Amino acid sequence: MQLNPKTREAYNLFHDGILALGRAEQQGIRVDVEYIEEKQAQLTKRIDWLYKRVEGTKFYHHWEHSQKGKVNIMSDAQLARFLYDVKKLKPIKLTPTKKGSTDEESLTQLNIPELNHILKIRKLKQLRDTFLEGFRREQVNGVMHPFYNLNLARTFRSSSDRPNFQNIPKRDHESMQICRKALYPRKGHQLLEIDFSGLEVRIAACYHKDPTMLAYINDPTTDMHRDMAEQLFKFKYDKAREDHYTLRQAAKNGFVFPQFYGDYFGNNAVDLACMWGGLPMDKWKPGDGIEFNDSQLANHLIDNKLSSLGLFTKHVQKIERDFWENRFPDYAAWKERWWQTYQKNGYIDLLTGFRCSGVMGRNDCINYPVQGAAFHCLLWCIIELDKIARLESWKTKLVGQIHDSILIDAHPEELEYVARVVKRVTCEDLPKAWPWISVPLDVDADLCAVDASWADKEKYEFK
DNA sequence: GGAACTCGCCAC
DNA sequence: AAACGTGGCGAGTTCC
Repeated sequence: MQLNPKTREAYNLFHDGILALGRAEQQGIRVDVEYIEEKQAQLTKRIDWLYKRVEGTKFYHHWEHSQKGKVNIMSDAQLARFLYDVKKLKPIKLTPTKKGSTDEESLTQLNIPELNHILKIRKLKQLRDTFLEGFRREQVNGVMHPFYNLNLARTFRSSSDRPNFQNIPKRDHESMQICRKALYPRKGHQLLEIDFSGLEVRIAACYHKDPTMLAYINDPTTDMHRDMAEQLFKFKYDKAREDHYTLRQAAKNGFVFPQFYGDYFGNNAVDLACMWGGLPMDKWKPGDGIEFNDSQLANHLIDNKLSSLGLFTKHVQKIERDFWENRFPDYAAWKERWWQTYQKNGYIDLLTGFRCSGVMGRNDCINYPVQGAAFHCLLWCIIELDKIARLESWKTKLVGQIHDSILIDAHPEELEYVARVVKRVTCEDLPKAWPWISVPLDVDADLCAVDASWADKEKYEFK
């Protein structure tokens, strides 16, 4: 992949950035090898048990017969052949190469107990063999040193490998606990994680300057995701209700973000209904779906004339139109303009002085400049913090980075001071250094107790 | 026995 | 008109 910063500033950012990241790599993250080996053994037992439960079934014997004995329960190719050719089941979706898919959604929809066991085995194997084993393999004397690359991502973001520090489970609580319990600060230190709130949305706003979006960003009492949840699911948001918050998350991750990335209502409707609403693919019956308003989501939607995925899809289509035509028309116009500009010039310039060129699609032209520039905000802060930390001989060290967040191995006595400096650098110094940042920036922080693992973190309030 | 490919899944 | 962006990685498979 090309490395093509257009300006001197862009070059310097990466030059200084890779040195700061190199120091974080050198510092590394403590790994509890004993815990990992114990947990891996535990996972192996659970995997074996689930495997045995599948092995004894008619389903398995049928599969074995069709394979002439050689079954590999982890082979998607075998599974697809068995389900869709031998058993003649209808695939709910196809892979990019037009074969029946065996991903989580497809297998869940088929509603066969053995497939649920296979899904669970897949999950546990990934925890054992990708995450825990990755940490174990890469650690040296109980410390692993994930690498950060600035020369791979076509967006001018970073990537990470050996092991990848940027995809450790977080959303699924069980997976998060299993993986992050392996990771520790230095003895007597504590982990402090700081992330920019809504960074990509705010950086996008610096490009398109859509007034409605700017109003959302500038007035913290408003909430774009809440408004979209109300529109998508037809209800009045009550912030005291946990089920309402669930639908807000659904709107955010199943509609708003995918729309920004260039997705469309067809996928959104399926995701919102199946993944986030727990509803079946066809017609909905009372009692279907997640709990909502002391009943079920299906009951609520049926009352609102949305009684099937088909009707819901038409509803989401209307909301998509409204989203771009009425709510964020300036954002929509910017997207179109940006695409036209690329087609005319053959490149896209970022606000941070980088230039993306080569063959790009419509969505690429919108996504690259936002993702890149957002990450550059973080990188600028990392460089600045690294400079200050060395100048002032901090015992506290920067040890990791995940696109819009940093992981700090903090000395307890320096903690409050460090947190103040981080807040100043991110929210004050950065916007001063880069005047194109025309929106306020904000950070959230999480803190772990002294000597506690990364799994046990709590919200940290800045003093 | 390795390269290249597909598929699935984790993060942002 | 078209239809989810960026990565890394493991496992299986096929080809050389």
